[in-house]
Amino acid sequence: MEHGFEATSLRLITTAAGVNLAAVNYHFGSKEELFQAVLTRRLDPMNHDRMQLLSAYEIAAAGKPLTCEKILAAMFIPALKLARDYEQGGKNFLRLLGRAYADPAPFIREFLSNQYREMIARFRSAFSRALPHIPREELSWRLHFVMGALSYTLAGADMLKIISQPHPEETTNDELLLKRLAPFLAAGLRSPSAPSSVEDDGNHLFQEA
Amino acid sequence: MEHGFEATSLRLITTAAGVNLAAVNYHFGSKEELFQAVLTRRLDPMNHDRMQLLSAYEIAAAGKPLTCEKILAAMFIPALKLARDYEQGGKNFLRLLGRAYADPAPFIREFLSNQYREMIARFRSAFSRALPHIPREELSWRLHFVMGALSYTLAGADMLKIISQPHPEETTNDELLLKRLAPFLAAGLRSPSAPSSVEDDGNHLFQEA
DNA sequence: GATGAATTCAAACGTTCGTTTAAATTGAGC
DNA sequence: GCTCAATTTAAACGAACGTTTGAATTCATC
Repeated sequence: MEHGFEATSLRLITTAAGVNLAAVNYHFGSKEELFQAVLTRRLDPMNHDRMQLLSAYEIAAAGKPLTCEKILAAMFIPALKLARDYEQGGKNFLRLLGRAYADPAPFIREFLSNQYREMIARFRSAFSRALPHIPREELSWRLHFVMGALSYTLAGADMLKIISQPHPEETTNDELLLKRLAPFLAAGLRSPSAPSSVEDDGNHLFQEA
Repeated sequence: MEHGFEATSLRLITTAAGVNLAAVNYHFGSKEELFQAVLTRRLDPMNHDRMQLLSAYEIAAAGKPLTCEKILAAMFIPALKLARDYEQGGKNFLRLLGRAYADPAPFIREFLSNQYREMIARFRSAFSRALPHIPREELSWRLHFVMGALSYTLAGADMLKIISQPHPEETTNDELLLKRLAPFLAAGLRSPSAPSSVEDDGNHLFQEA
């Protein structure tokens, strides 16, 4: 999380863990495989929880489409649960994950793509039922924005130092953070999908550029 | 952009540039100072353009508060202009910038914080006038979300491969991307700020967790 | 064309990297 | 308690890193 994958040495890791340097290659094979194991251990259960929670909501809704807030809750709650798991450094893991999202190393991207494929498909169809008037393609974009905002927000608590005047005590309160993010995203998801329609106050975005 | 700051070697850079390895230390002093120079060269003019465009909009509005879309346009258009500047690898720069946002290296964070401070302050007050009913603190969060979504979106074109079924030709069309992002964010910015009020359909976010 | 500063260059500096090797140690099954 | 596989260990491997050095080269100025 602090240095990124390529700049984090196995010697740093193994001495911090109190084990021998060669243990990594013996047990995991290589640095890359160790990294994948680190991600899988927490990401796999989290995404599993997300899908399970979404299914529970859908069953409780008895066929009616879920609200965007409910679907977002199914995404956020397992992430929050993980962030609260202090015994296993949960918040640090989410930051690590956020950095991995931005890492263009092919083995990382392919790994994440495989890890997320099933979950994304489930949530896409849930949003599709919740927002039947939004075209498929537009919805893909908005799902992209949601995932980006979520991972960015969870990953970059330090970003607040750039954006904001100081918020003394709140910085580490992830629950409050997500309580503010979810309505923000829900409003964006529900916004009318009409890039071609008439304007109301004369601002064609980007048309003067 | 491909490997991150720490994992990109000066030998890679200097051979690609066709110059001697020692040129970096001679002209820039160190690898860190070279990186800051790379960012400053484009980030400084871009943020200057943003503030200038915002001022132009405010003057044209003759005292009336701007719409969120207009303010977002002042943020996005200079970024788009840079992305279109192919002669200087504009889109690659935005991705590099997006990665820098997620990099926790202190010298990078401090540098970005200084580079953005003035611009963020200007846009915060513009949004504050556009959304007088949103509390200051809530607005800080939403501004954080906006910056995160923007940098994430501009940085992570590859992320689409994770989120979406393939979008054959559209992936590189940044203008279309921002045309979809701006309404999404504007809707989120305008959404009512009432985490304490009564609910309409029974979903208290996160309350069952 | 000589002079002196600015720049470029090849080479080497010491350090750290991921991985491998082979010996030492551990631990379960007979 | 011996055996043999599993694991741990210290040491070394070759390669790559950012930086420094001092000589070669370039370039403007006289």
